Amino acid sequence: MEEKSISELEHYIRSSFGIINSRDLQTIASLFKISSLKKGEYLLLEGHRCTKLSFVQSGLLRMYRNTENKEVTQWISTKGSFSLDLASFIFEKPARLSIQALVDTVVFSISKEDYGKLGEMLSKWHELEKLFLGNCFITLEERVISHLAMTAEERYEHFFESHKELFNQVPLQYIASMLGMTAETFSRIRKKQ
Amino acid sequence: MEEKSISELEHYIRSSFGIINSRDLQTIASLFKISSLKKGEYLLLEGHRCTKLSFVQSGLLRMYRNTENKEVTQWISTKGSFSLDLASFIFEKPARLSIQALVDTVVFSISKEDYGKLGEMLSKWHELEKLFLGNCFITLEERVISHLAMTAEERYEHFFESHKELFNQVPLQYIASMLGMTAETFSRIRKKQ
DNA sequence: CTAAATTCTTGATATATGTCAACTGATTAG
DNA sequence: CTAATCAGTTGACATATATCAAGAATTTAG
Repeated sequence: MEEKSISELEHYIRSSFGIINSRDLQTIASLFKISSLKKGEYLLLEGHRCTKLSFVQSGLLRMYRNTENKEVTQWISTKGSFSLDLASFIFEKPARLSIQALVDTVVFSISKEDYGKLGEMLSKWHELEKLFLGNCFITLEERVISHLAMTAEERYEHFFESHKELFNQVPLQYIASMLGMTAETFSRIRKKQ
Repeated sequence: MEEKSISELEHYIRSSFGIINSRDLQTIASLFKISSLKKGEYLLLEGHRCTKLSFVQSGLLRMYRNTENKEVTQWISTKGSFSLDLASFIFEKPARLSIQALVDTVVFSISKEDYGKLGEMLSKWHELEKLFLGNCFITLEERVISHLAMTAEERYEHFFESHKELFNQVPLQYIASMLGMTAETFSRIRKKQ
């Protein structure tokens, strides 16, 4: 059943946190604020606290880490998906992720403070939050398995099936990094397909 | 401040869920039941529902998955740590993990049903549960990064530093699989160190 | 529109890791 | 205790993937 009155943001919230009634959804959505980032600007910088959870309304965000040897792209958030350093957000530690706009990007963000109020405002909130965290966990679990059980080529195919749209939107070197291979290997696999 | 009266199980619960006052800790601990597994027996079989969360009191549990090509060991739970298929437990879907005792093992388990009651019994429970899930998430996030940024040898060293005790307790082939390399590669790296 | 910067591709080559097979040592079952 | 399984090691070799360097293609800035 489509509800015409539901805003885009409310759809995003639903798809990450699960089904919520319209009234609660509006309550949650009202705590978000819209803001924009120019290409290259940072939503979050490594070392700072991640104090908000954001949904991408338009544009692209790249989440990456600087390790000893190299920079690794951990994930790319697209329209409708959320972006934050979850560890930093929950535990209030310095972020290890940087989050940078790959193109001009608009986000809806909720501050940690407002986020914290939701537990008191909505009786079902804790359950929703648990499911949200559970889904984050499962996504990562699948990624770990993909590295234990699959070759670079299989990871490519698997990712391509589920994220075709990304391949003509973002520099491929970042996807290569996310999948744990070099840009050259990525390019060669790509030619084969 | 040591509390002599705290049971082993209560310590385990604390180290996974965080600081809890003694009374609440006792409440939680009272919902766990002890049981034992002979070497080779299963705590959980792939395809079944994971209906309990268990702490290892003694022994070793291997969590593994059967993928298309091969069996991969996802984790090994040792004394004091918990074991379950979190995705199956939370979402009540068929488990993709099997959990098998590597040696005779004793576990404390709480049923999903009793676990669900904790939210009503303890006001702080939701917060504790969130931190628990958050920690699970971080552990996996680190593992993903280790595959994006490290070589097999670096993963070996890194894991060895933090889990020395495992190396003389479990068949090394399982650790090799957990780290995403073959038993032969593991053996060669080991000789070098 | 042009120059500069960035991204992607390609080839040659190096290296890490996997595969297979044989062997040794350790553990287990009867 | 002994045979049988299982775990670990080692060597020879195959393969996947990385590295380096050059060039082509694309995007960006002025």
